[in-house]
Amino acid sequence: MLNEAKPRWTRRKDARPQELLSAALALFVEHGFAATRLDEVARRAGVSKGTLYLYFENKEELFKAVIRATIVPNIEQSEQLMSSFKGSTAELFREVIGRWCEQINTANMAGICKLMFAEASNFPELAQFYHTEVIARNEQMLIKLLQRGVDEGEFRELDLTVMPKIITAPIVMFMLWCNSFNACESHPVVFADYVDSYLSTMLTGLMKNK
Amino acid sequence: MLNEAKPRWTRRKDARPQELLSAALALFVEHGFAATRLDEVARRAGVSKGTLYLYFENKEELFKAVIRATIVPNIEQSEQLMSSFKGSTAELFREVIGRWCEQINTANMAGICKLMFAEASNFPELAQFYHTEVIARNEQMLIKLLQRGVDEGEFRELDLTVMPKIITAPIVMFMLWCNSFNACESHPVVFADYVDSYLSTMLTGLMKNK
Amino acid sequence: MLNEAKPRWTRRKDARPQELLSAALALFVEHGFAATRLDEVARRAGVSKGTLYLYFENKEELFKAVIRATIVPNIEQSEQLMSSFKGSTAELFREVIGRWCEQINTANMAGICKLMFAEASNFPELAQFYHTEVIARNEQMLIKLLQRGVDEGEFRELDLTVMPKIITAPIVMFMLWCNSFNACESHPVVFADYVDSYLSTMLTGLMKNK
Amino acid sequence: MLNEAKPRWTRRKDARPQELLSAALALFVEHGFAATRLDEVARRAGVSKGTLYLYFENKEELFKAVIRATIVPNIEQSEQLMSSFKGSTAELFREVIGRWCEQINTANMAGICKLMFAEASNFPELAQFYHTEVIARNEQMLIKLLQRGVDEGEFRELDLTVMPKIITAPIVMFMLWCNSFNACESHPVVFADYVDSYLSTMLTGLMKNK
DNA sequence: GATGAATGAGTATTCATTCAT
DNA sequence: GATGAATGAATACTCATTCAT
Repeated sequence: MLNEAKPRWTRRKDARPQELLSAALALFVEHGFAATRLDEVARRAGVSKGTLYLYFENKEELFKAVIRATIVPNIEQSEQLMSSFKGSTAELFREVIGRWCEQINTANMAGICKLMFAEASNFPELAQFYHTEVIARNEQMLIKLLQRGVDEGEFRELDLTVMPKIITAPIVMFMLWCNSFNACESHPVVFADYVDSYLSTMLTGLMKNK
Repeated sequence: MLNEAKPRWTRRKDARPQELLSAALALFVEHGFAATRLDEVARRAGVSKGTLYLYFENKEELFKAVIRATIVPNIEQSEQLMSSFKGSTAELFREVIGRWCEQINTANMAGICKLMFAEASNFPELAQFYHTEVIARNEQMLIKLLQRGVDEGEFRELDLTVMPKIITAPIVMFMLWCNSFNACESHPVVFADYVDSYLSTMLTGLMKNK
Repeated sequence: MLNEAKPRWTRRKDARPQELLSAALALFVEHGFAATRLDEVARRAGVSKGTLYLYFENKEELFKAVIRATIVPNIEQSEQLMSSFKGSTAELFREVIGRWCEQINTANMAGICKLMFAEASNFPELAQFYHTEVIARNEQMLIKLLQRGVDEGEFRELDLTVMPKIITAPIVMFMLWCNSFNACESHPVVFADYVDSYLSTMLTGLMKNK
Repeated sequence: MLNEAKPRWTRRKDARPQELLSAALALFVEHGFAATRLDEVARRAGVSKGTLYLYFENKEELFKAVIRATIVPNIEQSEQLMSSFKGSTAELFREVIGRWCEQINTANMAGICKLMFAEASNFPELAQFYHTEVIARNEQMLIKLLQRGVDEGEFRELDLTVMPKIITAPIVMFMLWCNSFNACESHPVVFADYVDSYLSTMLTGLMKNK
């Protein structure tokens, strides 16, 4: 029919913010904050530049929104697991790490993580937000987990002020790795093998020698 | 004679490049590549903007020069240590890590490291350079070290394709930490405690259970 | 009957244009043409931005409509006064000026006046319109008035090509003053005193010395 | 010769600011603050857009600089005349106005004046500056002048709180006129005639009736 | 070598205008 | 009629880079 020509734009009020956030996330992760052009964010989301400003006050607010929208939903899962788990602490540890690894693929956790480390010094306010909402909560959870292992005689005595960071490091590093040097490797790391070795080494290091 | 008075600027022209690199390093670390203004680099080095271009073709070349100049001097030390060390592998491991930690403070290793992770995707060529010259060489050395431990019956059987990354992660993470979230903590980590716990946990995890 | 309930909006559609013009007038006077945002005009009139375009083709047409709508009603009054007045010309002069002063408060004459002077060079077509419909007519009337004074021996010989402007100036200046520098004065002018001094000085200047 | 080709730019550090101010003045007067594009200011001054920002922080600062540079030099002249004049106050009055009229042509006083009235409400800070530096000083001077006339029995009793504005109005109006409606007139006003009638009417209005 | 004035392409942001609902 | 989401041209401002001195 004659009037099949596609309209110049269509009303998408509800879907728009999410589409914009996805586009922005991808580009922020790829290029960093400063090098990401709003032009391109808009183009990737299939809208005009002006439309961005209907939903986000400016580039910085867009950045914050991206971080918030992507992080927050993924925090509580681990906390719930912690409080309900029956079984040995070693098994719980394997379970927590396992869940976490899943999020790397599904939620672009790796991308956000890299982004936050790269831009933290430029956005102190946002760094604080991330630290409070993600890092600190995560460490609290790990402290409880380790304490449980110690209390039940499974783990050695541990310095709980530093152990959460030490334990977490290999996983976080892997996330950063994905967005930085993985492409440089002739034989990229097999994640499953990496996690296996990590778990066995780390648990051996934590557990009481019998 | 009259003109014995010292010239208005004796500026050893040999020192210039190094002063520029130092200023640039500090600013790149603080703000990232894109957000660092050459104006400010020049000002901090006490020269005019134009002078920068006498020494570096453009901003990107300056960035590369910064990375190269800061990295290269710090690699070979560990390699030499490896080949000459007499003693148990555990002791060697402690020694290697100890040396490494010193460099964090002296050579702004932490800053470069953060910079490389943040900008690797924007500078693939440089990421490759860093990977070859630093990461890969370092991993080679760690592989030798671990192999030595395994061969002498000190360490368990290990997957040498992934263990270097796992072992290194807590130290690298600490370097990144310094430039990103450390300021967010009410009680910043005590590095010495961190390294102690790291070494004991990691070595316990590596060593054969007797 | 069921549908007797009053409709959600009875909004006399005839009132709309006037509401829009009022809102626009206020904002144009306050910010000038360029700095007035249609968004704000719409908001102040309590309608959506799109609605503006149902009534006015574009910003420029809106501006023109504002000027026309506000000016036209206020011109003829003085003309009628002129042709019917019995009494001395000095009294007539006082009467004309008095009426004019009333309009300053009632019809935002001051606002329009400032607006016209500020934007005349950007809207030559409109300046022409204003000149023909307001300024020239007003001067014609003043010429008749002055001529009457001269003819009856009340006023001195006068150069009627320039006197209307000279006579009008203090009143027009006052109107501009209200929208520009009045706020800067520690003791704002008392209008009544201003008009008194103006009338006595000006009439003394016009009248034949006996 | 071969290298006669004109350079891409030449160093003009000293002349530049004045050239930029001239270009900006002309355009601000013609189009008002908001409608003046910095692109065009730069083009008219024969420089690039960026050069503007070497000399003025932003558009607003440029505007302020234009006003200051043009006004300030023209204020003191009248003040000096006042304090040194020997002769009747009527003659002094004619002299002051005469000097003022000269500035209209030489210094684009008319342009600035229109500009200030048009933008005063958008730039309260600047309006205050203009009020203090120009308007108030001018009124002070006129108050002294009128007082002198009264004291010496030349002028009638006058309300000195309003007379300066009334006296000034026709001259200021003329300045505004030049930039707004003069082009609309079929027979533009002859300034000399205008001033003659103004002086004789106003002086007659001021002087004591004998 | 060293300078810093000048450049101009590039980018975030605004806002008058359109049009599907 | 009325809406407000979407548009995109326009513009202030930045900053890497050049080059006459």
